[in-house]
Amino acid sequence: MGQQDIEAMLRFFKVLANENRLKILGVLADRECGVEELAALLRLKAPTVSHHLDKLRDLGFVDMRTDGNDHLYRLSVDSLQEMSKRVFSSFTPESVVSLADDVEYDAWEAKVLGAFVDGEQITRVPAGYKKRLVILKWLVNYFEEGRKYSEKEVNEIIERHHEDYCLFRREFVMNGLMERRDGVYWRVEWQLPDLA
Amino acid sequence: MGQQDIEAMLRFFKVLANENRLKILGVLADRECGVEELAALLRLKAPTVSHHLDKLRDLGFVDMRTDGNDHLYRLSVDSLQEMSKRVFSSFTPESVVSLADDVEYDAWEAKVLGAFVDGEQITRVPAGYKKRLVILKWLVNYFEEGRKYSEKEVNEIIERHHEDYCLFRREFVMNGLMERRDGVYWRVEWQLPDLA
DNA sequence: ATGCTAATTAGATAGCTATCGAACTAGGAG
DNA sequence: CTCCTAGTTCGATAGCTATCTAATTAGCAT
Repeated sequence: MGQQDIEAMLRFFKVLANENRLKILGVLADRECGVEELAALLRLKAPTVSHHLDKLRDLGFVDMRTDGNDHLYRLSVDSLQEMSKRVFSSFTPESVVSLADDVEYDAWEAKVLGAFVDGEQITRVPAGYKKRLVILKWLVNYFEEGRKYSEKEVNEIIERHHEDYCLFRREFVMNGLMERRDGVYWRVEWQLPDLA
Repeated sequence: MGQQDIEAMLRFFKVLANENRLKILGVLADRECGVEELAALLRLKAPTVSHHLDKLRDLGFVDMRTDGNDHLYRLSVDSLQEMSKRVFSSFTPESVVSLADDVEYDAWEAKVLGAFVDGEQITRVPAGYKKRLVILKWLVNYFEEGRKYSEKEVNEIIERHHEDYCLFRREFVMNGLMERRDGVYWRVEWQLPDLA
């Protein structure tokens, strides 16, 4: 899956993303043809057609048999159908996700942190919701999971990273990264909020 | 079908024949994203991503909702599946033929005739089987269907177009364009020989 | 062998497309 | 109202791909 998946899919689409190659498939679906014949039908020169046939043959979409001087090409319906089926069955929601297997999902958060955090210090507070959440998730890591903190302790820890402990304490609770009862705070396992 | 068919298919494949666009689909299948976020994940600049999203949106593969300043994109699974299904179902042998709907199937024969026939005269006899057949099919049209010809008449008609009437008379019979019994010749409805 | 025909390979060019920086637009936030 | 942020649009550039001509290979027929 993943890396290999996307490469195969990419080759598949690239080969089919050309008008003349599609036409060649169309002609060959009807009858076996030589290169010059195809060239005449598509009003191209032989080398061009040869080049296209190369690509089609690489993926196994066409077969070739040699008859005297002629190289007679024909459509390989099986390969075409088999491969298309495989590709298109990868278009279920779950499989599409795997197209992004090799993207580093941290890159975004890293960039945001780089922009708003310097070492241990929060230098600026991002305006946008998504970015602020990144900062909060970074900051909340300075609290142990499962442990209870008094409000004074919370303020103290936050203040090591940004002077406005009130803001962040409030944001923690509002965004569901911490809970509070009777003046006691604790970390909460965060999960994506439902955006309805 | 045909002309319209191939254009739709082409647009479909062209949009999907790009690594970064596939990755975008992959990411969006997992979560809603803004442009800058995608840019960071794919290590591209925002304008590039915007450009890709344009193309994906043209085909309806992604939806956009605007939230404050952010444009949040998400995968449109339905469109993707619906469209793939349509394309995929065009890969039956019969449908593939229609990809060549707008190729002029006469082009090849016209070219061969142009190369070996000058006006009414056959100037040269092509060596290859396929080309010779084109000439024969052209020549046989000088004989009426359903009528019987004596060998002398056959020779006479052929000779108006090429001196070697023996050759062509023989070829006619060998290739099944004419039949002969008791010294009488007649045209036969020609059909593609079975190449086993 | 020699020449002819069809196909492929190599090399060059033109056209398209992905990418980027810069300028522009539009929505909040102070 | 002004600034700031996120997105889009514009213009330029670099890289890829389709196409062609010329040169090469392979098979057939003379």
